[in-house]
Amino acid sequence: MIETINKRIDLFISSIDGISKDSVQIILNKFSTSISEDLDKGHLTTNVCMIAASVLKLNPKELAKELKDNLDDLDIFKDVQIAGPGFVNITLHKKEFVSVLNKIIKENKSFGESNIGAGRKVQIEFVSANPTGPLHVGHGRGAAYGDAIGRILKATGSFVEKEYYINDAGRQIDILTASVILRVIQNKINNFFPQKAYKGDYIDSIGREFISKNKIEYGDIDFIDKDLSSDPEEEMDQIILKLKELDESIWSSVKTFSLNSIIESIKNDLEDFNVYFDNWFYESSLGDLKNESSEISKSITKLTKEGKTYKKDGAIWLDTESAGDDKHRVLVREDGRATYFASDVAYHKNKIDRGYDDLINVWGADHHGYIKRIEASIDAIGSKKEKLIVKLVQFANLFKNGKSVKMSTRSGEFFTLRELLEDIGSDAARFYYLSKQADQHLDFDLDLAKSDSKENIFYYIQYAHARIFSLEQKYKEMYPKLDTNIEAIEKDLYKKCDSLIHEISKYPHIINKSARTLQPHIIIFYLRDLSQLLHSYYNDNHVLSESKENMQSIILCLSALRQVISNGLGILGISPMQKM
RNA sequence: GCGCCUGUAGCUCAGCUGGAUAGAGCAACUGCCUUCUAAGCAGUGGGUCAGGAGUUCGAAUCUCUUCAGGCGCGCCA
Repeated sequence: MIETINKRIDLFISSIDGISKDSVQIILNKFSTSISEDLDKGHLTTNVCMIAASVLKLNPKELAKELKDNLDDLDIFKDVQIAGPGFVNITLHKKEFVSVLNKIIKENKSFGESNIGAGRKVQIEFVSANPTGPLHVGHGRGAAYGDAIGRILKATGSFVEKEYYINDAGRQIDILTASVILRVIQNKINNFFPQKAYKGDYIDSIGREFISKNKIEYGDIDFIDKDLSSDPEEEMDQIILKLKELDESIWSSVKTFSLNSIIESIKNDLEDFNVYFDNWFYESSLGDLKNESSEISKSITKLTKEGKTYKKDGAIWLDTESAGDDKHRVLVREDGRATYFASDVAYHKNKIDRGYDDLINVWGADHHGYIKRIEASIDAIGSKKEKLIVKLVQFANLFKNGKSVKMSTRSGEFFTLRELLEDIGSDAARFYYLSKQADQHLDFDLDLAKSDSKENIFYYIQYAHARIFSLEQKYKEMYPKLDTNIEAIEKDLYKKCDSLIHEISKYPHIINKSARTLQPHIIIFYLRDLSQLLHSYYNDNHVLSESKENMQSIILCLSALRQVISNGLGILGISPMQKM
């Protein structure tokens, strides 16, 4: 219907006396015809006259009058009104207005899906937490967000691949390995344990699990805690070196075991959080510089051949400043080892070679300073930095019993995602993570998420769904044949559902907007408004004592509403409740 | 110092490609359970949209600036 109107508006604008082609284009690009906020503004509304007026320096109300006359001729609308500064509000014939209900019955679970992203191949990389410990509640937000936009983009026609990048190649994996070994042999070296080693309980469990199947037996190990630097970071590096030299094979089997164990537990946590990845990309698969045919070597060679790199102070640099970074960045260190940045350049080259149209990276907000250099590297390898869309996710502040829960990975005291899931469940957790724009600070109140009050929007929406579900069951008992039909509403005999139908009809637009802006939270706010209307309706109208004809229409309408809530929650990875 | 994010009702937040009286929940105060789930509904009060300037017919929304808060600025990962 909106398209019909827009075609008409298109003709109308083009036919304005003396209008230039450019002006027509500007106006047509800027105006919008949408479903009205409320029914007192008609079913549909367009701002085209105000847009046109500002471009053409005309009076918006005069223009609106002309458009109204023009649309009145059509006779496909019940009413056309001019309102406010120049809005044109359109009221549809009842049959047209109500047709969305039939559409929902027909499309069911897929109502709200579209093809606005058709033909686009999108990759979303998210979570990508270092495999050195369990996921904590900070990672949870990125997980919920990345997964939700994946579902939303898929529902709007894009081809989506979700990927987790595993940093399994850096120093932190050495620290992890050393930490596990030291825990096991701690009692033989005077209970020595370095300050910079990982201290969480999971280190002990990995160690115990390892020695239950393998052995860690060394010869003389007295020297391990001797002659160490007083600098904690240097001390850690010295210990890593000693352990590696002591027994290469123990080192590498503990390393593999620890890594696998942690990755496995991360996968489990994510699955229980209803987050699934299509690919798990290992940083180590990019190879290293010693191997000339590794991806990391090839990407640096390519940049060098094309004159994008230069040597200075013994290191190889990339000019990232020209792309807006505040300084140049090192790819290969003085000692010949690649930097983390070099891996990332190779990784992004790999992604681009895989042929995606859009690369969405979901990063913690603390990485924002990293965006420019990655963009610069994408340009440097001959692609376009516009392909990269970085979505920053701000920290979530967790509150329990009114107090902020502090997190610190090093000390091993942090609120894990696992604990959160056990506390409030996956659905409520996802819901609250997604309830605010990702790039803004989130105060996550655990007590609220479990509370029974209206303040708990999660239950408020679920309650609306459950109420309708229960009504449907009762209606089935009364009329086992379940003959719903739309007649009473179509014939305008029962008007009380109109505001519900109007709100329901906005759903597909909400999904599209959410996909365009990559903002899942607008779905949540929409569902809250929709639930509010339902609760209000429910209180004012006793459905099951209506006439049969009305009841048939009402149940049809409420079922449609329930379907929309179900679809809306579903697209966020949340299951609707049938009972509460 | 530079960069990014934020500042809207007492609290937690929507609204931001400029548009119709600035919204919601909580908290405060009033009402509504012999009827389909009261985890609900209806109502009242509460705002210099951080301050200032500018652009515009029109600014919470765009620009500049000041103030306040958060985060980031390694040949770490």
